[in-house]
Amino acid sequence: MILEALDRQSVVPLYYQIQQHLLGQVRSGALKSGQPVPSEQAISARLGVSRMTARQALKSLCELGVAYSQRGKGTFVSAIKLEKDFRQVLSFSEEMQKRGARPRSRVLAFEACSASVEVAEALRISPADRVIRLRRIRMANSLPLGIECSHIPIGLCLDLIENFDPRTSLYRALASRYGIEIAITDEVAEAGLAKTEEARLLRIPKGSPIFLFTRTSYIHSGKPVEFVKSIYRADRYKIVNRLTRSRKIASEGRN
Amino acid sequence: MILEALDRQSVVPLYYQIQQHLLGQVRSGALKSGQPVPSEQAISARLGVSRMTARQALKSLCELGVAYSQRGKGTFVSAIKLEKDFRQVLSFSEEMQKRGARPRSRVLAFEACSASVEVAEALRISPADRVIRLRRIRMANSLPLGIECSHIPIGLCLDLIENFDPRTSLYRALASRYGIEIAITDEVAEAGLAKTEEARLLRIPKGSPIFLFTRTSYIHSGKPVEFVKSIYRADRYKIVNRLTRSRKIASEGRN
DNA sequence: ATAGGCTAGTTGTATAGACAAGTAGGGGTG
DNA sequence: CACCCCTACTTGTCTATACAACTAGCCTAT
Repeated sequence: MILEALDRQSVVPLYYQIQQHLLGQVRSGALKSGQPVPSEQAISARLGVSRMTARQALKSLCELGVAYSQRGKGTFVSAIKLEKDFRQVLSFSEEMQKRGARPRSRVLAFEACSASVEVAEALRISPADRVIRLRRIRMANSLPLGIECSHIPIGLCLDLIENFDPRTSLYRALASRYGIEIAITDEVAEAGLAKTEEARLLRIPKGSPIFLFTRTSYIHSGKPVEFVKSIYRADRYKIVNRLTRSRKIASEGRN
Repeated sequence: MILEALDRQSVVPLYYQIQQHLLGQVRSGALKSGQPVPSEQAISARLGVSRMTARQALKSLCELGVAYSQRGKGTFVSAIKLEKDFRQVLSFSEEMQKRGARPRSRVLAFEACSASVEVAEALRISPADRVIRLRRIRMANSLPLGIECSHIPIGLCLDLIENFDPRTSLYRALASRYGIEIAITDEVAEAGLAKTEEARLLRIPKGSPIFLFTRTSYIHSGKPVEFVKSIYRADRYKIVNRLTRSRKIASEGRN
C-alpha cells in the first residue's frame, strides 16, 4: 500500500480518497481476488486517519461489491468481475456509448396529449392531465434496436416541446433544463412476439421474439417523472442483472 | 415518535432496533411518504443514544430505499412502494411461496456428468471435472412454468446424489448440509421462441415466446457454486427490477 | 495427543465531541 | 419592498476512544 495518497486540503472527503485509492489497486491488479485489503487499523496507522474514517472507506468498497468483510478475519477483495454497471439507470445514449456503439434516434411522434389510464396511473396524475409523448426508434450504428415511447407530465417541463431536440438525450435535457435528476427506475420486462407494425419498423419478420419493457422513473423523493413503454429486438438485446441474497432480513442482529 | 423502544441488554444492536422501529412506523402509515423522519439530533436526544448511532439507523433505512437524506434539510420517507424483494436472490421455492403459489418440481434428470465448456467456464473449473446436473420442470399450482437445469461442481457436495431429494429445495440443502450460502447471482435474460421439446414439456404451442435465463451464483468470496440455464413461459412470467442512478460515480466528493 | 486457555489481531457497535456545508426563515437595513 | 446578514437546524465528515465478539494460532496442562 502506497503512502501519502491523501490531500487534506481537497474538498474530496478523506474516506473517498482512500476508497478510490484501494479501488485503483484492485483494478490494476495490485490487489487480487481473495487477498486481504489493509485492515482498518493498518490504514488508520499508515495514513494518519482515525479508524472510523478507514472503516468508512472499507465499507464503501463493500457497498460497491468490490470487497467483503468478515468479522474477526478481515476485509478481502471479492472475486467477482464487474463492479457496477449493474442496476445503474442508464439512458439509451449512455448505454450505447458505454458499449462503443453510435446511438441515433428516429422520431416517430413528439407531441402533447392527454394521458391514458395506464400512463396516468403510473405517473400518479389524473387521466385529464396532459403529458408529453415522445415515440422514437432507437438505433445503434444505424441498425434499429427498439421502439421507445416516453410520457412525461407536462407540468414538469412546460416548454419542452419548443426547446428540446427529440433526437438528443432526454435525460440530459431534463437534468440541465429543469433540474430533474432521475434517481430510481422500476422496470418490468416481458417476452413477446413482434406485431406487424413493430416488425416493419424494426426490420424483422413478424412474430420474431422481442422484449417488452414497462419502466417508471422517479426522482429522489419518489415522485414519478417518466413512464416508458418500449419494445426491443431480442436478437440484439439482453438483460444483465445482479441479485444479492441479503443476510439481515428481520432476524436478530447476528451477522 | 414513541420512546422507550430500546432494549440495551439485547444482543440486537441499538441502531438496528431504531431502524426496525422507524420501519414499523413507515409500514403502519404513522410516517407517510414525503414526511420527515426524526432528525439525527432528535433521535439522539429522545432515545439517549449518540448521534452517530442515530445516524447509522437512518443510513440503514436509506440503504433499504425506504428513506432519503438531503444535506441541510433532513431525512424523508421515500414515496416508493416496495422496500425490498427487488434484486433479492430467491430460490424457486421461496419465490413461489411469496406469491402464494404451491411450488412443485418434476425431475427430468439428476446425475453426475462431466462439465461442458460453457458450464466449466462459468464455474471456473476444468471441462474434465465432473458436475452434478439437475434438470427439473418447475410448476406452480400444478401448471408448468419453466424448465431449469442446474450444474454444481461435484467437489462441493460429494454425497449430494445419495442424500438429496431432488423434488425439494436445492438452496436449502446446500445451506444446511454443506454450509454453502449463496450471496450473489449474476443473471442474463434473453427472449426467444419455444422449440419442439420445450413446448411439449411446458404444454404450449411450438414457437411461443419464452424467456431464456443464464444464471451463475457465487458465495461471499466470489467463488462460483452454481450455474443454471432455464426457460420460462413468457405468458406466466415477467422480470421485475429496480435500477438506481448513483450520484457519486468518479467525480468529486460533492453530493 | 487432545483439550483448554491465552493472546494478538480483526471487524462490529457505541460514545462524545468538533467543524464544515447546505437550507430555511427571521429581521434589519437600504 | 427588496436585499443581505444572521441564526438555527440539518446532514456530511472526521477524530479519539472504548468495549464486545469473533478468528487463528500458540502454548500449556492434562
